[in-house]
Amino acid sequence: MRSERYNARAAETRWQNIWDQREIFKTRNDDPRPKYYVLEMFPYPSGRIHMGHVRNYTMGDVVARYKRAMGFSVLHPMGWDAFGMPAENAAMERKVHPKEWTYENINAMKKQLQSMGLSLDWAREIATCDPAYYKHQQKMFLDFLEAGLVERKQSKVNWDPVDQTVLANEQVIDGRGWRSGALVEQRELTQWFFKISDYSEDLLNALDKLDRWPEKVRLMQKNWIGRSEGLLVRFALDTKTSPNGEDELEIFTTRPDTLFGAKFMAIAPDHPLAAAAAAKNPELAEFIAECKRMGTSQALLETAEKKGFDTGIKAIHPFDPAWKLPVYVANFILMDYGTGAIFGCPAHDQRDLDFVNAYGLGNTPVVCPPAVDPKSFVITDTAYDGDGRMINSRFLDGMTIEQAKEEVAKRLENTKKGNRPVAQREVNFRLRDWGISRQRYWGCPIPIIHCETCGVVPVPAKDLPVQLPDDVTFDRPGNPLDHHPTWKNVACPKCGKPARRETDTMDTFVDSSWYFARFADPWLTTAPTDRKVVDDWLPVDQYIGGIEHAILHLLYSRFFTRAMKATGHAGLDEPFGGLFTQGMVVHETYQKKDGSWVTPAEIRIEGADDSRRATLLATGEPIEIGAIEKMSKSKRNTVDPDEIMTTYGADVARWFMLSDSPPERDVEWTERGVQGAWRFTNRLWHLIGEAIEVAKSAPAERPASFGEPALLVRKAAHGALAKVSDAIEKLHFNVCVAHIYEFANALGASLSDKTAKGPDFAWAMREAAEILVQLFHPMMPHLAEECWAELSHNTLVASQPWPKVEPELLVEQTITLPVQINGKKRADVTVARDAKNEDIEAAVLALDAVQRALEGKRPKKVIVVPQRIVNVVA
RNA sequence: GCGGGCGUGGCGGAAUUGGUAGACGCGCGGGAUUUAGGUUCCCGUGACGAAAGUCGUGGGGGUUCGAGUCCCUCCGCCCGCACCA
Repeated sequence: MRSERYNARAAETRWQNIWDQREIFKTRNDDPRPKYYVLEMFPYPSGRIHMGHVRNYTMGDVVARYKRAMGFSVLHPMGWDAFGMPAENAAMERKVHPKEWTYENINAMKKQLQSMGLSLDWAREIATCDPAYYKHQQKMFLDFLEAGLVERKQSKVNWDPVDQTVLANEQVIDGRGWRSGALVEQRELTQWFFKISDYSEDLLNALDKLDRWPEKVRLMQKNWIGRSEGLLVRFALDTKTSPNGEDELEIFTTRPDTLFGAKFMAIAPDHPLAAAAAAKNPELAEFIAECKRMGTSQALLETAEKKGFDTGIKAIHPFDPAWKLPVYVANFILMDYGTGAIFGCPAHDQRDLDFVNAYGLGNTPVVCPPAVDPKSFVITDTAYDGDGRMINSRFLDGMTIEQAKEEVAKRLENTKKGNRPVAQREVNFRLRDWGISRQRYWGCPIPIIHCETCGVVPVPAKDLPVQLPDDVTFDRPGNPLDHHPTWKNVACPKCGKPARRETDTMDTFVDSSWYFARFADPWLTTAPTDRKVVDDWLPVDQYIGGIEHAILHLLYSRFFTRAMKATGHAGLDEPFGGLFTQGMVVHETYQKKDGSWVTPAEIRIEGADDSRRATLLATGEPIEIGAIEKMSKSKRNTVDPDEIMTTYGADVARWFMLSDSPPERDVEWTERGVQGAWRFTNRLWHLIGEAIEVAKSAPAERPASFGEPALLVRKAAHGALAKVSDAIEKLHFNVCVAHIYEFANALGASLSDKTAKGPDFAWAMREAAEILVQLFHPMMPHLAEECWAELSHNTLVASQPWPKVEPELLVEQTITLPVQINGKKRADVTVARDAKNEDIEAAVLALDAVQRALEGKRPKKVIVVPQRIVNVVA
């Protein structure tokens, strides 16, 4: 038995170097074995990895190492989502060039990832800020443009007047820019859009086929795409009342059945009819201006009252020429959904009800709930949106909602105005086109040239990449590309006259929408992808990352893959076959009396449970132990992966990240938990050492038969093998860890049992030790190599095939069945595995406990579930 | 408001999908080794009870020989979306 401790630090770098030298994680595109593509969401190079990365990449690595052992050709690459704002912020704050800052961060983080011992094919590393990458992105942009999947149009954006840039909705906080704090304005800008809405229906329908995605993510996407079926209805306008003699107003409704409950019409403040009316009415113009000022902040939107302004225009009810409805401009109508206009039926829509209650327009219920008397059915503050029968609706009375919808649609479709029907069926989606223009430097340039004569001209493919200039300054707000003295000046590719480059760059979500495809052949210089290679590797079999990307990144990638298919860059629709969303790493928070936060490293904790007390190491002052929250810089409750790996080793960090909590849930990082993991690595180290001592006397040949102690060891080993394999397949890493503990405990018990054992036991012990090492290898690869070498193998455990279960070892010859009396367990009975039910029943009835319970009476019933349980009903 | 998820010992969590509830880890208690231990090893640890036993998976009800698991209902947490007509 060895007395020394396992020296993780030395061993880990040693094995990492060996893996590296022997290139065992290099993946070949001509490998004939079945493929498996496992991918973790690539990191933004912020400077240092955090515990969330450790968790994410450990899970991916377990899958990669396991699948490799299972005989798959595994693609497990890593790259950098390297464009984005933080690099520009660093440039402004610290006068360092975004490129330099980014590449320094990449180098630092790469070192950290390498010290984790991840089985990555680093030869395929890509960075999205590399012209060798974004060149192809520009090519695809042009191909999409040609295929009609890109569009340039005006759109409302959040504009920060101080930073002079467009902000994403997420970057607007309480109506102010998140950096500048300036009041954000709504501006109309001409921007580039990817026409993701062309795929709304398909993106929605295909969700059903993604059966290896979490239900939650599919639902989130479904809601985001937001399909609704309804009717487009053209209301005639009383031309005497409309500003320029406009004679119709088109609205979208999903409730045509409630048409007879209509009380008003409402249009969006930026509806053309509103603009026309405002031109003749200054008060209305002022109201519209007020609405637009409100438009930016989420918080304001939530609390905003329903406000409207009567334009004086009258609309005519489609079923009654004498019925006139007032047309309001209302602040709650969105221009970019439906037609930007509605008819309001207050009795059955809460918003409309709030509106009429504010403006005294009244309401008429037209759907009566079941078992309610229509005469006494009154709506006051709460709209009724449930089921029922039509009332107060002339020819619809008595119909169900569905029948009424159908009847209204049919009648209006048959009524022509001009040569078009008054109404037509329409499907609407919430999903908007994806605006990708960003007024920023550190992104992929949009390969377009603006020429006064020729208009918008694509950059010819031979001129790609349009490369970012290095000599830029960040000393004034706005886009450095705009300020650059020469970069944007270029000759028009068509007419040769002086023209101007597009200075907007692409949203960084574009970069991450196809990187998984580029990993298939990152060396290709002539095209984004090689069709054969990319179609061989895709889809990603197992994608792993945070739930925060449930919508944007994952939806954009699904769109992009379809667009790549449409332009011949790939041959499939769905990029990710299996998706797993892992939980966060959380940690206790610590706070001084003055409310300031302190880091876990700055304090000392004593006591247990309720009596735990924390004090500041530096001063001894008491520290309040606060809530367990997501690790964040602001709460200072982070733990540095480097420190953990230096103190305990990467294997310990990896093991702890997988233990305890199910991977989809949050895991709490605790010092005690890490120490538990660390203890276990040492226990394994000593356990394998002892097993090797015993195994020394093992015969070379497999013994013909095994005695009881040897058989027990073999059953434990093969049982663990079956359970651990199953748990990895299901990504239940915490269960997997538990089974390995259990197996190790069993081996330990068997080794400390000092009764005399023969060579068959030594042989079984060698087998068990090997299986144990292989089982924990995906989680703790360095320790596994160390132990594998000690088992006097000259091979690497990382290259070993997964051990095979001997199924007969899992089948017991005699089994112990629990015996229940009236559903409560009262005894056990041991019978032969293939015992007949009558024999089992007889054996059970003979048991003392059963006899006692029956008190001499005969049982009402005896239920024997073979291999499972026996229940006696007394 | 709409949609979804969850509720099991002191804590994180297992439970072959209706069949021995509490695997495994942490913590705690006891013992051994140790000059010493925030070391290592062994034993114990759902509650009540001296024991036999009784109770026990958020509360209540139901289906079943049998329910953590299925159904109804109530309560409590968490997450996502939110003026989408």
